[in-house]
Amino acid sequence: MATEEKVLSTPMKRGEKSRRKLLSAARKLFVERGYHDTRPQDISREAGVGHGTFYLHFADKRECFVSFVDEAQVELQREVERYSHDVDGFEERLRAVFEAVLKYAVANPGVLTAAMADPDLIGSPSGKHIPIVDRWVANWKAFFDVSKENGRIDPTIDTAVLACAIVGQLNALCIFAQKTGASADRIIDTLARAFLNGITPQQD
Amino acid sequence: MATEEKVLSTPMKRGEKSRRKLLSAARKLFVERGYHDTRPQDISREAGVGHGTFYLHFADKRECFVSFVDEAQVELQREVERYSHDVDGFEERLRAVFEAVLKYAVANPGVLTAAMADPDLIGSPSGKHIPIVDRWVANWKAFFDVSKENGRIDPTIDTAVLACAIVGQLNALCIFAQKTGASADRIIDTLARAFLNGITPQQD
Amino acid sequence: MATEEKVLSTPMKRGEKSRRKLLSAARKLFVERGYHDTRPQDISREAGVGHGTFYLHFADKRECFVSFVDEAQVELQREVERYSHDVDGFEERLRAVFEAVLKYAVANPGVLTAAMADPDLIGSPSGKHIPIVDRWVANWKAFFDVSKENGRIDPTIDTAVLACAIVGQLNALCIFAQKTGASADRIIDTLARAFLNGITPQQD
Amino acid sequence: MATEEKVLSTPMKRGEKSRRKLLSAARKLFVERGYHDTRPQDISREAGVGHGTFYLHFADKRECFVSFVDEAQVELQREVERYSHDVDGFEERLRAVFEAVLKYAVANPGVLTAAMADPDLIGSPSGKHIPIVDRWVANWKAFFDVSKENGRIDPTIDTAVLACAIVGQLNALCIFAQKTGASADRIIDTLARAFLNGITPQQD
DNA sequence: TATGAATGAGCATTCATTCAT
DNA sequence: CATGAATGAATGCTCATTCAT
Repeated sequence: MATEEKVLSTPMKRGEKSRRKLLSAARKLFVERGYHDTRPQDISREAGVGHGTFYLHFADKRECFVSFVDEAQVELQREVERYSHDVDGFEERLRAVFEAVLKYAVANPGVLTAAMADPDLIGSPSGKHIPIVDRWVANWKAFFDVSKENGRIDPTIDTAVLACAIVGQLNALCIFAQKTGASADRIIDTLARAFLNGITPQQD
Repeated sequence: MATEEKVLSTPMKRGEKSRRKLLSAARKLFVERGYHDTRPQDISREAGVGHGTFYLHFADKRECFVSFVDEAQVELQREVERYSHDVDGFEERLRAVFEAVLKYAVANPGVLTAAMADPDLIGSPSGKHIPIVDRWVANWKAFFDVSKENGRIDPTIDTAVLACAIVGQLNALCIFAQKTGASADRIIDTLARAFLNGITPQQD
Repeated sequence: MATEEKVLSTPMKRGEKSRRKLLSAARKLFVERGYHDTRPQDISREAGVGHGTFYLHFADKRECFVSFVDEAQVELQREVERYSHDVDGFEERLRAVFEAVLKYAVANPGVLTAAMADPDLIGSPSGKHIPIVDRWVANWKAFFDVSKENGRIDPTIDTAVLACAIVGQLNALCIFAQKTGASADRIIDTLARAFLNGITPQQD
Repeated sequence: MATEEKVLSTPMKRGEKSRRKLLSAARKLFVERGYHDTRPQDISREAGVGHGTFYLHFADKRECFVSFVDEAQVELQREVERYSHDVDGFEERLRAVFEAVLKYAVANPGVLTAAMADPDLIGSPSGKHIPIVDRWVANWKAFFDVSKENGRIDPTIDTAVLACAIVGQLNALCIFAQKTGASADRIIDTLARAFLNGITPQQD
């Protein structure tokens, strides 16, 4: 029977396939041309569906962008968990997260940058921005707070500042990695050392 | 006497005054609403001049934005020089620059953020972006290279990565400072310590 | 029945109807007000479609004008062929073409004139002009060349000059016919006689 | 005395010089770029005067164009009179006028064409057009009427049609001469023969 | 008389969104 | 669910004309 067969071969609702194609096309175009130079029509054409179909799956262009961001967010989170899964120790975990983020950035060029670029007003006080950055900052802060309690972090350090700084760093370095083609490992080395021990020469 | 005063204080060409008003209005609106939500007409109205006057001074909207960025760039540079003018020593200079940037960011909320947000495509590989970020990264790298030669920086550190990271940090922290209202001094303390000595507890 | 009739008489794609309405409106307005005094918006309104629909069918205003010219060209060509279809003899053919052109001009007042008026630069050396005139001149020249070989035209006559002159004449007379309301037949009489035998009195 | 000196050296009002420069610039630009692509500002710049000066001499852009047309008209008239001054006989006079017009057209490329191209609506029934064409047609008609009375023209010929046709021919041939670089003499030969004797072979 | 900065209505064109099919 | 023609408010920009200097 047709329905059953469909369910067996592709266990997704009829429309789900269009949605996937649209999201995939959206990711490609948002990354390549940016939010403002990408029209819903472009996305639909790239996805190979009719223009009207776009609005069957997204209330508007912005919601499509948010979906793209969410997808990237989930993917990155998965990577972070994969890299830091069975890693113990503060420094090792830190390094593992750096690795997850940078390798994801290299493997998905432009995605993180595009996802963090608010289409309307980046980092503006208007509060309209997509809270992906805030979420990440919050995650880092929580991690640092725990580490601070465990004595792994200098108690005079302000963890909120630290969390914010590290997100800024990673964001900048993702662009850097992609632009210069520098190996993720090399970046991670410098970043981890500087972050953990500072940039002044080590005297031991 | 009015005429005399005018001549003495601002011997300004007729058109220069409009340009100032336009740039000032542009700064206000680009910061408040972002590039894409600011129409040349809005800028003109805010400046109190006719719509056509805008195009007497800027070839197009983008050139106006670039002028705004240049202005901010010059102002910030001036602050950095003022703060680090007669400061000796690596750590002191570093701290002075942090101070200059963060205090400028607090005094001019949103300006640096808006100036670094490329209207068309942020950090994209398309190369269309306004190179303010690249310039800053280059400046920092030069500074770190010298410091490295002088033995003030761990020789295994990659200065390009470092320069990029610090710009990312400062950018993020400017937003943070403005959003949370955290005192610049508090941020600088954490930032400088982390940067110089790392975030791990100091054992002396 | 309406549906059936539609299918039978005009099995027209959805968009084709708009295009027809737009072209028809464009013809009316280009003729009445000229290219420069006709806005795409006027054409859309006259056609009873939205402003944006115009750009669904024409890349820009100029392409719309070119389409209008092409349409007129095709119509006129059809008339010329109809009139000269089963006409033999040089003089008879010439007269038939005169008749076709002038009657078309009278039946479609202003169309030929508007179509020959290049919107950007009439007859200029810049080469931007719409080559309808060139095409007509070329057609006439070919006709005269054949007639010359057949001994129907004075061999000392330069057919290129002749072709150009006749197009100029016809163009001017189309305007004349329309403006003065002179009967096409009367014009054709004088024109044919002058062209064939010259304007000097016939002595036989 | 200053005034007297001025009068002696340049017997023209102060402003007359600007006017000349403007008209000369206008002619150049109207011919090169056409009416609609020539801004008053372009004319002023080309003339080397301030933009405001334009409106000191012309009420508006259109009046400037009309002045340009008038100037060309006067020049051409002078040429026609020069060529046909002491010429007797109908055919000789006709030929002389052809010569005057075509040689003027070759010597002043584009001027006649630009002058006859009504900026607003060429040959339209709206009546807005500059009446240079009408004037010429009227002149020709008067000439033909006299010639007809003198028995130099076939009495069955409609002189109004003839006058219109000849203006159309000349206009087209001016463009032709300029575009193909054909010698004026060659054109005149064909034109005069066709006009006087018709294009059919002469049997004598 | 001369200037050129200023004006703002007007233009061609775009694009997020809707809706009849 | 899917389509793509249709929409019209909105945009960036131009340009004939004015007017304070």
